[in-house]
Amino acid sequence: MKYDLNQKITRGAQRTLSAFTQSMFTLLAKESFEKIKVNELCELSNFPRATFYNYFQDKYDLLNYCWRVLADQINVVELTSLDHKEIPMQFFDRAYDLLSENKALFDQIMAHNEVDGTLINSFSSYMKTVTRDYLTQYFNQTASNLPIELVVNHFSNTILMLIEWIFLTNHPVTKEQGHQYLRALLGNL
Amino acid sequence: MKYDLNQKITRGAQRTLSAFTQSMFTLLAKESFEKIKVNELCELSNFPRATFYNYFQDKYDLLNYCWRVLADQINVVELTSLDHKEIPMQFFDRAYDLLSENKALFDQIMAHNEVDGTLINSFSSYMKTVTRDYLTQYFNQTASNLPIELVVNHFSNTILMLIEWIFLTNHPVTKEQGHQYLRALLGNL
DNA sequence: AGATGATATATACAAGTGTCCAATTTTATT
DNA sequence: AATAAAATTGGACACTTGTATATATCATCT
Repeated sequence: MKYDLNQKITRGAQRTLSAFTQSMFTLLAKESFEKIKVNELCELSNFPRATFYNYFQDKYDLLNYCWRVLADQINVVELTSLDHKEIPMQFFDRAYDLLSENKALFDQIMAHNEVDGTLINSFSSYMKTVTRDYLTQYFNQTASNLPIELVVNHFSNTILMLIEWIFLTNHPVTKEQGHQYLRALLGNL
Repeated sequence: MKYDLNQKITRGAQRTLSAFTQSMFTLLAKESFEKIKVNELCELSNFPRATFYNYFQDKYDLLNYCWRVLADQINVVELTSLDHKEIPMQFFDRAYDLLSENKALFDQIMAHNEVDGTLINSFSSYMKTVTRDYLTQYFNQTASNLPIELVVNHFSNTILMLIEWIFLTNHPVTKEQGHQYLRALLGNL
């Protein structure tokens, strides 16, 4: 990301960021990520190439920003103190809702992109970071004698594996059924 | 992969495949994957660009083939009937040995490539496929009422997460300690 | 309204990518 | 050793990428 998101974002900058983000999602619904050219994104957004490169290193950079925009919805509610055991479930619920709300978009994306391609890898990678950061806040100590990092990784992986199984490989499952699966997979940790 | 690996591989083809594979590993130990150019690979291998493109779509394709060459060592021994519970441990052991034997290589690679970069994603992705294929052979049924696919994914993810934690982020752990961790993480499934 | 700093734009450029093709060399087989 | 199939080669090509720079336009503040 060439543009500094921490500074005050001007109206023009916001317009540009939104335009490119929107264009990326539009194109992803129509063709594979590999085939998308920076020129296409610029034409659809009505901005010259130079502007694109003012904001992003390359299309991967923009893609990452897209996930960020999407996933930002997930952190709206701050959690008050909760039973430790319920934290993963809470996060699963939020991810479930997020993907549900954007189900149409993801369905279209999956129609043009391989499950193990660059695009989904990028999504998984971003979500993994978000999930780990979130869980790390609440897992200061663990009952078992396992390194905390391992436990956090394991919980993140499991939650996301289930989410991706449900929404990206089209295995419709209710939220309650998801809870059952998650509980069974995570066992007594 | 443009070249058909199922046909009889001629001496010349084998020489070419090996040369490019070797060059890729050599360069990965020296610089990041992103910086490696097809021209570099060709110069080091003493083959013209046209030959490279006779075999591979692009450098990502070659990278994938490299993982294949590396991981092929893992499947040497055929398993006889074993206790179901021991299958994941067996696979962990093989992966552990494979990474141990190539520890020097991976250490060098990690010195120039990010843990969450394209390179490691590609490695993870390939290993995940191999692991899933392997486990699927032996997990025809599961004790719990979970979909088999979920269980296989979960086991693969956990084994690989641990392997990567040990070898790619440099947390030295003995094989026996690894077994303990794995047993704790997988619980009673 | 005018000054200032941020953003947008046009254009040019070097470098890398991936494809194609026709000629040549190597290899496997008889 | 002759033959046919397979692999290598060099060169040309269109296209995409990412950078750089100078100028123009916009937004915000006093």
